[in-house]
Amino acid sequence: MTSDTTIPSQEDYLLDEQVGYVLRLANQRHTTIFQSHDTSGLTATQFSAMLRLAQYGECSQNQLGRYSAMDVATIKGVVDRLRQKGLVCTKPFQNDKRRSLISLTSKGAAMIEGLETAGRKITKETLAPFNASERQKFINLLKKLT
Amino acid sequence: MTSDTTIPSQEDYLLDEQVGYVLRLANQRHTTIFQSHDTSGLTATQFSAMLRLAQYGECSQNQLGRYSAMDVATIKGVVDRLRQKGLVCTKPFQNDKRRSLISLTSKGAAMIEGLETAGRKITKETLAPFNASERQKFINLLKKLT
DNA sequence: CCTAAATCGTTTGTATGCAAATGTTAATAA
DNA sequence: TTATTAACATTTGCATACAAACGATTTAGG
Repeated sequence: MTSDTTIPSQEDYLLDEQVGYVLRLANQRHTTIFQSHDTSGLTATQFSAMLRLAQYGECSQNQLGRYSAMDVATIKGVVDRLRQKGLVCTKPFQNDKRRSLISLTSKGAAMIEGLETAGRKITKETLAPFNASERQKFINLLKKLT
Repeated sequence: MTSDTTIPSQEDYLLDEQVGYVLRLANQRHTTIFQSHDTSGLTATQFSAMLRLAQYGECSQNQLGRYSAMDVATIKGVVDRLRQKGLVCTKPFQNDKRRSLISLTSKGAAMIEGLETAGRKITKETLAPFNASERQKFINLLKKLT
């Protein structure tokens, strides 16, 4: 015989080498770092929605979800909680009875600059294991994956 | 005066450049790919727990959580659902009344090889935007981040 | 004009994910 | 040996995250 009856797999399957698993770990680490900074009581998801509102201005709820990469059900919960905190408000849209326009309140708008400052620190701390070259390489690869 | 009164930030803060945001997007993409493959009705989280059980053999619930990088509350839910599916079982641990031992059922054990095959495809498809060199570089950077 | 398709917001159901608190049991230190 | 500490499993509460279905409204095609 020229070969064994049991053919071994080309390589062991190691969970720790799988991109999905390691992505999950990286996310966990980032979440921990995020929560250790002062982001005015916002979660990372709420943070994203706030910054998108600041970036794009008032828009519909579903549009904000698309800007922020959130499902319609997810963005609804996020907007509800931001409204409870008094950071965003909603007004009906004249030309379309289906939708309403969401925008930052003055309280929410006043918060943006501080959020950006915190965000810079969070990104910096998250990428701390890298040197400058690795940092840029990593972000570029990550964006290529999206 | 040698400088303006308003000092512009060194750089704009762009959400799309922040590691946390892009990590979230990468995770979303991986989840979508995962769910498009046949993993016998398992979620990615359940998949991880199953493979860890196969790798380490029977262990306590909290230990399995540590192996799989899951909180005690999270691993409880995962184990509960795997038990409902008949893929794992629990037996009391003689020497310690606090813990019970979790192990794969024969049905669960029979599933492992297929899960690994699916897992290989999922990782390959997730990393498809990369060439071979980028692939390895990315995984290494990602692991360095953890 | 009118029907079919698309969009908007909402709701329900399932599954993470983590903080915090609880009760039980085991190990350790005084 | 007793008191403290630690580990285990469970539970509650909150916040994503997404699929699927729903009614209302708008748009587009015939």
